[in-house]
Amino acid sequence: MVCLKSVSANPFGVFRGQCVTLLSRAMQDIFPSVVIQPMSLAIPPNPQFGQLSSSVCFEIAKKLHKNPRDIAKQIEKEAEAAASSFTLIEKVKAEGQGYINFYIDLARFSQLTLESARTLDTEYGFVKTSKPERVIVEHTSANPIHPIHIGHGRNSVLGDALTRILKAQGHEVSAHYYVDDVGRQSALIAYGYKLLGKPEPEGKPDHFIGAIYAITNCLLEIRRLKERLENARSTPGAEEEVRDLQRRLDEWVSIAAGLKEKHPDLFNKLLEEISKAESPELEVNLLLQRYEAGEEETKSLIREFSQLCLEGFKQTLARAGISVDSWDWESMFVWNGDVARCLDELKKTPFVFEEGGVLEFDAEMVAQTLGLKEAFGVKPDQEIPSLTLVRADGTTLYTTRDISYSLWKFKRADRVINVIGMEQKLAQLQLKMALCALGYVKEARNLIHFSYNLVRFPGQRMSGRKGRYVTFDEVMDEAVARAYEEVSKRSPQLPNETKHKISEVVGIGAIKYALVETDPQKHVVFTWDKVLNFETNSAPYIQYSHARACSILRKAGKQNRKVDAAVLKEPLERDLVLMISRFPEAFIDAADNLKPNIIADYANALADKFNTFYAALPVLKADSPELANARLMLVDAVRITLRNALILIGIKAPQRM
RNA sequence: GGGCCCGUGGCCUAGUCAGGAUAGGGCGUCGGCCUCCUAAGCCGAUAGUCGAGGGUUCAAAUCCCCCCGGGCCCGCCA
Repeated sequence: MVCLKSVSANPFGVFRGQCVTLLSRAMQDIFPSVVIQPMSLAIPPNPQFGQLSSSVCFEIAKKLHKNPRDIAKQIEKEAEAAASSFTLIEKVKAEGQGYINFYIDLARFSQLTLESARTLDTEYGFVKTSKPERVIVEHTSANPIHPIHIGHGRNSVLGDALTRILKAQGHEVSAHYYVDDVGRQSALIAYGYKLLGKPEPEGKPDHFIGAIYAITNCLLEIRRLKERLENARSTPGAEEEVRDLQRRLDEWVSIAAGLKEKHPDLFNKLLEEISKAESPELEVNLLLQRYEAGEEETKSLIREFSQLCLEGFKQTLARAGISVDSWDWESMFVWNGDVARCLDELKKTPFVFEEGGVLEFDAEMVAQTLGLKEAFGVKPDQEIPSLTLVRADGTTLYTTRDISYSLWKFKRADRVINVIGMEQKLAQLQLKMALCALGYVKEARNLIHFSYNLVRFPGQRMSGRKGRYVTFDEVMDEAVARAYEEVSKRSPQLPNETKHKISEVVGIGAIKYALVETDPQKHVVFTWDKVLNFETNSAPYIQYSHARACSILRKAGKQNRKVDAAVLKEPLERDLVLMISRFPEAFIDAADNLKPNIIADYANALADKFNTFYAALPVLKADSPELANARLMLVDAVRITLRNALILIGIKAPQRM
């Protein structure tokens, strides 16, 4: 007799376990010679087929050359006799073409599920791992050169959800932001910032820095294109090139017009200064070299505006409810010698060579020599391009510095998850090969590139360089404003301060949900419609369901602790109980496979079931006090589960809306 | 040219890794439901050759092959 505990971290898992045990025993008794692994059970398409089912008979039938229905019947007979010793199994049936269907003992199961949710409360669903690890999730890491746009937002939201989910699973997780201050882009903005005489920011600092960046970049781009165009024009037979350059120049000129209109003062000042400049490109390169070399004046220059920009980011992220535990400056790894040491180590390997004054890393050779291709998902005959480690002028490249950074992260973590766009897939692979070359094969295998697709506008991609993006800030402003309208319309009686609080939670929830609900591998086309969705399949819908549950509970007052869940017999109640009971399995799936969208999906499905229940069955005015009590406990379990699911994807659950 | 990702009703999307019963949702459109716990809701209707073709299998949206369409990467950018 399996003992019936009153609380389980994973109620549906208990039922599943009982079914697996029962089925395995039955099979062993009847077909001791047949070995079938693994014994997986599926949720049938319709509750009329029970709550779990096995298609194992089809496999046995094949091996024994028998009819699957006959085998199912045999197993049914054997299992039916043993079922009574499993507390949560009501009956076992052979059905269809040869399925074994398991029917749950709803009365006991409801009791177990609702009791578990109520008792575990804020921990319900968060099934702990047996192997806690130290995990670093690197996310956002937007360059401190322009505001965080909605494309980065997807990164932040996914990274934050992963952080929350893995923490809930019992890992020691830390969210890291890699501040890329060493690249050419930072040098570029340093150039513009200096020309302007290090101005005090007007407005939000990251927006201000972003304007300087966009204008400087644009003006230099135009200047460069004009020079090339002149060259091409004087070259015979380059008509094609001339046309291409002219087209690109036209595009940048129109971008310039837009920037001039938006930031006339900054634009004109920069235009004036850059027109006077002898060789801006050279100056930018010089700034980059000086910064890498740790030259004091350049250091303070770049750190100054980077810091300003980060202040803006911190405001944005704080408003979005996304936290960062560590801000890791890329320059630190250059200045403290880590990058140089790392390069020295790499040079000692046979995988580094010099070509035309630059240092190259032969990732292909590493993969071949150490036999790594299969383990890292590379086809045997696919050649991995080599990676440039050091420029001719002695400065390093992004991926080079990332090698040092990765080693630094692995001193602090067992597993590192990099939330980085999928366009960097090759660079991440080269990085892993470099780690392997240095002897860190285990680390390379524990380095996970959590890739995601871009957020794009209909027809075009966002571009920081061209200043073509919608900022995370403006999306939040818009969503919150929209939410405020809704709240005012629906709950005019609430105090204004409360309305604002609710709008903030709802508007920002809507955005985060829209970014987390889609499979990361698919691109998201940004439309206000999608982000401002307040109907079914949105955060507001789930939040609303939660608020409705809270409302019932509030009106009910103090709950009775002694509840008999056996009185919940309606199909809608059964569906709800089952849905609640499956939250822990959904959680495990999401955590083990790093799929936050499973949680979003789950929450929406539970809200759906709850709203159906809400419309169909009265709680406070149920037919009997016993039934009312049981339904209240059910509603409470819904509330707990919805709230916990939302927390995992970083969305707050308001009690009123 | 090579590699990776995506392709599911008019639009968006789950399911694909671990193949199973009638492919779930949402938006839209059309029609209903507030003297009753919040109508950001509920109920019903509408709409699908799961990109195409082949193969494996008792069984394919799911696995294999080939092709088509879209995106990304193959930089002394990040």
